[in-house]
Amino acid sequence: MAAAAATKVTAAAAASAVFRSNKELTRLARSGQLAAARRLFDAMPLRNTVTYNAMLSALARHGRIDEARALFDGMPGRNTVSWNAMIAALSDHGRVADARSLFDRMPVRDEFSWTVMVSCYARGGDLELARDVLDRMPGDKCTACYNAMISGYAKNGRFDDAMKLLREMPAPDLVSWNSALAGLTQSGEMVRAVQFFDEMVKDMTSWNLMLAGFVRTGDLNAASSFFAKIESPNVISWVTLLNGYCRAGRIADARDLFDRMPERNVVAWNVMLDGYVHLSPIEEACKLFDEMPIKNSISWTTIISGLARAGKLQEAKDLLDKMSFNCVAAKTALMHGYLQRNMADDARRIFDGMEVHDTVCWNTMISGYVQCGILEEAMLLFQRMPNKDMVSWNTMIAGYAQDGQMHKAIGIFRRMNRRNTVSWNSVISGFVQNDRFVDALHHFMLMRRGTNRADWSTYASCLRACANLAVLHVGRQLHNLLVRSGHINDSFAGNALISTYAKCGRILEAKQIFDEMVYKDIVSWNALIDGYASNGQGTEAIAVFREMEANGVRPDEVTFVGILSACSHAGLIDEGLFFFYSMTKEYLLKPVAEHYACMVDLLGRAGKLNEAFELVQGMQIQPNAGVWGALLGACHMHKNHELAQLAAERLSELEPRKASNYVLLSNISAEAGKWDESEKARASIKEKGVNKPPGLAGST
DNA sequence: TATGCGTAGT
Repeated sequence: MAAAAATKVTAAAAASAVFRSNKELTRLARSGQLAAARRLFDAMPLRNTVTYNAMLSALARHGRIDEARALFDGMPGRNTVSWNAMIAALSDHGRVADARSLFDRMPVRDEFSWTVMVSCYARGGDLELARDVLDRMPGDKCTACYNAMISGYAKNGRFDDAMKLLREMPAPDLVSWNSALAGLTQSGEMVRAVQFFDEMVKDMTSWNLMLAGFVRTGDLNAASSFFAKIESPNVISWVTLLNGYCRAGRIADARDLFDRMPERNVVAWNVMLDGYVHLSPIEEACKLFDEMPIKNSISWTTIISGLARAGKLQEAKDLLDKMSFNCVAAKTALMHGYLQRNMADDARRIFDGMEVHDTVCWNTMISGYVQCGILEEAMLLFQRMPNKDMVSWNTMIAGYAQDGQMHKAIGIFRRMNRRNTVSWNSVISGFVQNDRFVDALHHFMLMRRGTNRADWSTYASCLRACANLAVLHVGRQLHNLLVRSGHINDSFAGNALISTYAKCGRILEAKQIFDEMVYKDIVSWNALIDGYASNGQGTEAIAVFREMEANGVRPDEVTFVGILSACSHAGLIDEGLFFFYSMTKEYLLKPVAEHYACMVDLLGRAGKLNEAFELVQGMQIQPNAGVWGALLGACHMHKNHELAQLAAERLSELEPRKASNYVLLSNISAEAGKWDESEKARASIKEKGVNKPPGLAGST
């Protein structure tokens, strides 16, 4: 009897111990302390299903999706919550097919399961499949499930479907109304939002959604007058407007609002701090940081990254050393600062000194090595990285592609189990950057056979390939696809289309695209000017330039490259000299090598070789291959062997691996009767293992 | 004590 009672007591004590540990485990997981959660989990002598479920969602929250899956597969007793949590985790990371496979295999489905699956498809943009799941849900469908579907419709721009379902569902709640509203406000559809807001059942979230909508569209006047109408704004309302002022660069208004806030939580302080970091001298931000009564890891990360961006790396490091708790994000911010300034070794010391690294930290170090051109180290880290995400893979692909090592880029791309749009874009733009235009278009074709959808970046790269190949019919097909995919109003895509039509000699169509564009930016104007320039229509290019000025768009360095090359192509020497003068004196732009190359070309074509050479000698920056190339071309044209030889020598110093430079030098020497030097130039092609020009490297 | 649908900050 006594023994049985004792066992009962021990069992009850054990159960309550598990209960307490589970609670602590959940708390740790929710406050982002994954390492501590894992230590507790490992140390627990007894675990129940709740323990496993808590650990599973902790892993999922930190993106450790594969570890979560391993835990799920190995756990002793799975209940419906375990299945739901695992499906939600897969859904959060875009692994729609895996989520569906589990959903189909799970023994018992509750309303959570159906909601997760609807939300999974809806967030991935697959609204028909989401609706199919909702329709197949047996019995009375829960409100959350309807809400997930409404949110999906609304966020994907299908407002009419969202409204229809909202009217049809039996018991809409505040979340239903707000889901529909959120779709409108987050798409910038503020006219419809205002109308809908008038009619709907509202709570504070609805008011805040509207406020955020005005802020997002940049209409700060509407936002502040709307804010004035909120009866008792909560902290979120205040912070939303505060953030709006900061985003609009209105730091004084932001500070004024901040000072009027009845209560300031840590988010409010962080928004204000971030405003100072981006809009004021860093000392202002530091002052506010010292005043902050409450700080969290985001505050520390914000100030440290601000200091790092301002180049105050020592101050950032000192501050980091003062931190009493471990913050991976703050350390990553400092690492990033070092890497931006090519101080890879300092960054690496921080990295090596950290006991835990999250995915962002690994990716920062890897992409930093890539940016510093240290690809071997990037690759070593990539190989050591335990939980590579899409960013890690894509960084390595883009890194090798930019370095001209397309075979390695493609090798990594082929090893990926799953790819996203960025993976394809990295490969396609890599081919374009390496002048392998046919390969770029071929991969676009392969991409279209799969499930990843092309975005503006894909189209921009492919259009550049078309422009370079001057394949007008492919350009037109891409134009059609752009219209059908809804990306046609992206200024990026429009700009690429202008260049493509212009490079294919269809300047009228380029002009038409330009005229139809809803959002013209500086790049659009530059593309059109450049288009006229490359078609030899200098006068038209100048006319566009004047129109641009009249529209209050301030020309930039790229504009002047276009306008100067227009002048040089059209032989407009006086105009070219005038624009070069205007650029430096009126617009106070510093000429870069490309501008000098245009000017050398301009003067050179007109036979003013000495003036061109004087310009080169007077350059504030090192002349690059383009400048010497332009001079060489002009010398060749006007048969100035001496100057040609000088230019060719400089050129071969700058581009020692480009065969055409040696061929030119050899020919020039031969023409001048200097046979020895001609022979020497030819010999160096073999000696230096000179590559074929990249244009010939790809497919034929 | 673990899982789903709507609002603020890196």
